[in-house]
Amino acid sequence: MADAKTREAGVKGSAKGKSNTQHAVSVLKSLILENRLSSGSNHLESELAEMLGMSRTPVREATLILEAQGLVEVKPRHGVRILSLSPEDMAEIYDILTELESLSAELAAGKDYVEADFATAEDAIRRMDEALANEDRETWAVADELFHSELVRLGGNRRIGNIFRTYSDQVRRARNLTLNLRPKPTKSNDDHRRVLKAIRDGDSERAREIHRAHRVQAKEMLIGILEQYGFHNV
Amino acid sequence: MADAKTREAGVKGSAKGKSNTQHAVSVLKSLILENRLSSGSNHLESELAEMLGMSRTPVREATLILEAQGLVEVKPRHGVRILSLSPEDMAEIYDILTELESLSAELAAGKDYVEADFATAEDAIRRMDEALANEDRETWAVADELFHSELVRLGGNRRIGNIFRTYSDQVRRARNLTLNLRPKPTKSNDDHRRVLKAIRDGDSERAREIHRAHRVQAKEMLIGILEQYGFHNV
DNA sequence: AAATTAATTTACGTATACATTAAAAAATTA
DNA sequence: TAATTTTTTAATGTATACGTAAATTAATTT
Repeated sequence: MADAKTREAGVKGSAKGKSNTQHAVSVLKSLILENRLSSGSNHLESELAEMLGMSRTPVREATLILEAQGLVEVKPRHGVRILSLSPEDMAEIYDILTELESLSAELAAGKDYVEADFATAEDAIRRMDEALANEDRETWAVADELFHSELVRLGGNRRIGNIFRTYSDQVRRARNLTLNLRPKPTKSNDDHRRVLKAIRDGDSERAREIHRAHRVQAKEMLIGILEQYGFHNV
Repeated sequence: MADAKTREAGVKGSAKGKSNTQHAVSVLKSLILENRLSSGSNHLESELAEMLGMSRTPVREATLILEAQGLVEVKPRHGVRILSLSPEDMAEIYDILTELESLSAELAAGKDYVEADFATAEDAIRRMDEALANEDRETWAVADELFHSELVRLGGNRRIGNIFRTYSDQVRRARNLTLNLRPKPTKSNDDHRRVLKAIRDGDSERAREIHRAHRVQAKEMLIGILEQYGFHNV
């Protein structure tokens, strides 16, 4: 059944040198993050294998990787369960990101960066301003995530980068839901500029505190909305 | 070759309901943490499979899980590489643990715990005192890790627990090396007692700061020793 | 002999067959 | 009928076969 042709058919778009396992990881991740595999749902290996046009082996490997990343839970005779996030889960994740991003800001301020190193961060800020003027919240959110990711990169701790990516993925589902319910993020870029200035000034303590406050506010806003609108599981 | 009997033979000791994959994960992890698979070394899937008395399939799955946990790197035609840790890696890990444990202390102080909730932590402190009196650093280290793990548990953020366990595993290799090179950890328990008191008092800020200082000191001590003794890769 | 090309080896990635065992269904008993 | 046991089903866990492609070796050419 799954001969070379079907396998080829299953590999679409950006997949070139990638193994089927890697392909399965990225496709499943997209499906989950876009809520096309709804959280709480269960899926058999064979079902996913057919959906992806490959055998169970690479699908199995993919689910193990996704499980290690905290996106799914593999429950022996009940299939792969897409994990849902409660407001409490979101709070856990935000607390972690708050600490690690603030540390990154602190570390970044302690390094000798030149102006070019801030180009991407500046670009992200510019795109946020632009998107805000255009009332384009989706674009704003993408640029906002880019800024935070730049901050982590400037901090220089690669393991924080890994943790950041893992949890950013998970948070994205909730963020997309609340994006149009939240107040317009006008103050956000003020904070971003102030953090960046503190980093340029080499003021570790200030960079850390500005960003921490920024993050704490974001957390309270998001959790508040999730609870207010009754999103008990995202 | 690998029939039911050989498979049975491969499963020894504490392995009961565990799948071969899980078994492979824990055995490989032990081998790595005990430096019996030295860091930097490469191992073919087939080699590990034979060593563990099972087929390649569960070994492959195990290596993917260990890769997601940051213990090994799977390099297509060169086998599974046991990752080594440089002093810079150790610094990264310590920085993360410092932040997340300090946050845990802060969170724990904000909760309404009763005395019984601190039993394990108190026990860990007692065992550290005892071990110190007996000059038994190995026991001291185990109890110290338990105390830190209790702190994280009291913080109540389960994801921090996962991160803590992942990196504690990695740090253990280095800690074992330096355990007898470091100064006698006499001050450590003072800090532990003060953190616990701050948590009992509900003083989040103090709990956080005491533990942070404790951790920063530990980091500087460990990194200093690694560099002093020329352990460029653990 | 050095460089290039061809042949071979080998480890991996994947599919598939099969064993295992939990869950579901059916049959039996009280 | 409710509870218990037996049978059946089905999904997973594991082994294995095999195609593929990287790496190595051998062969060829210059």
